[in-house]
Amino acid sequence: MARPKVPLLSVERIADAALELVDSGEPFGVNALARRIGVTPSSLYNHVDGRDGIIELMRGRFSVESGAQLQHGAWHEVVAETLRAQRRMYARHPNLVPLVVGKTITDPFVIESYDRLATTLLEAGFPDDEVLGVIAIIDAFAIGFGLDLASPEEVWQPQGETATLGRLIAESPHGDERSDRAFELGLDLLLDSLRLRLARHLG
Amino acid sequence: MARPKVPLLSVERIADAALELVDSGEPFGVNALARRIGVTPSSLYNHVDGRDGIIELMRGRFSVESGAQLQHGAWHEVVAETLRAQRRMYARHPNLVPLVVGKTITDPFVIESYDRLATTLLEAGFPDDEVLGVIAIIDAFAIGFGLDLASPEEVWQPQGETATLGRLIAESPHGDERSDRAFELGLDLLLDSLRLRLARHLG
DNA sequence: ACCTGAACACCGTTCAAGT
DNA sequence: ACCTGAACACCGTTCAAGT
Repeated sequence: MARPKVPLLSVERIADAALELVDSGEPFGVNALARRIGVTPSSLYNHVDGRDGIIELMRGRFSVESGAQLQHGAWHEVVAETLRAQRRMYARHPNLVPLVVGKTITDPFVIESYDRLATTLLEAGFPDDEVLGVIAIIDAFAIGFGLDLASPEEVWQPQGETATLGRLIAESPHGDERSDRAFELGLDLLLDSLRLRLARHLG
Repeated sequence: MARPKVPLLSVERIADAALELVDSGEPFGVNALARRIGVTPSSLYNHVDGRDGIIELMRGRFSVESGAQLQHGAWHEVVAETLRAQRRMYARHPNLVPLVVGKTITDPFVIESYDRLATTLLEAGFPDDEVLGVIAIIDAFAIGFGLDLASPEEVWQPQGETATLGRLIAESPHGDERSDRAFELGLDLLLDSLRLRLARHLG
């Protein structure tokens, strides 16, 4: 077949299929992806920078999917909206989370959203040498709760007797509801503490 | 050679070598591990349950390593010490973090430390239906910052122009120092917000 | 420019054969 | 019981060849 008159592949098409594959729960891989599209693995390399490139593509895609983030507004609204947007996309594609953690972020959309966040925090009055730290915290928070979504139903499985944990687990909501509640509580706490810190800086 | 009079391998020996391999920074794998020990990959299967089995082995090993945590003291000291202990073990074996993340925790040592935390928080005055949420937050925090340690030197790599991010990255400390500072800042923020919340509950 | 197919150096796992 | 070596079905990536 060699080169078809109309291309079989595009970055777009590859990203779509990759997300489909990830969401299907099957293990992600270049070969599996090619099989799913109905093409040879090597074909993909005409459009995309290998396995890592495809993962970055998905990261970017699902950032875009997460929708337009708040452009302006009070800093705490921007923080909350950024975190909720990330939360939404992690919830939509939980199996993607383990793939993207711990890889360098190069996707322009993601970079841009962090850039916007940095600018907002600076303008709100956080000192230069603290903004990056705050962003790292926000990132850790988002990733931690993202993995929480990707985790098995029961995160803690006490085998023997426990003083407190077993009872609380039995009494508390499970699965998504547990995770959602913890997220909202965590967001509250984070915003509280940031407000407190800012007040100290400004006062 | 076939069967030697004295066995070349043992679960112990395999676990040690596996951690060595992980800590060396080379990608973890059964074949690489066998090479490092100086044995055939298939030999390992006489002692250990494949790749996943070896990973579980390491998890158990490095939980024990994390050692005794604070048994009593003010609740905020217990929280801080729990987080710092986790931080230490993540710091000691950062490359292990992505391997074990998102798997159900059954290790008795880890369960016990969370149980102690739950009891402490309850006694401090946090309401029943919030303790598990707080623990989930602490967990997300620990995992998020653990992954931060395992991350590549440059987490964000802006390609083009940025309004703020590029400048801040250039000005800020890098690598472990950046990560440590962010962790300590995050810990401050977390404790602040928990104190605030507790005061509201008690007041 | 864009796809195929062969090739390469890897995986993880199984299993018969040897002692 | 415990190790080897061959074998299998996979990886991810490169590259010449074809249109």
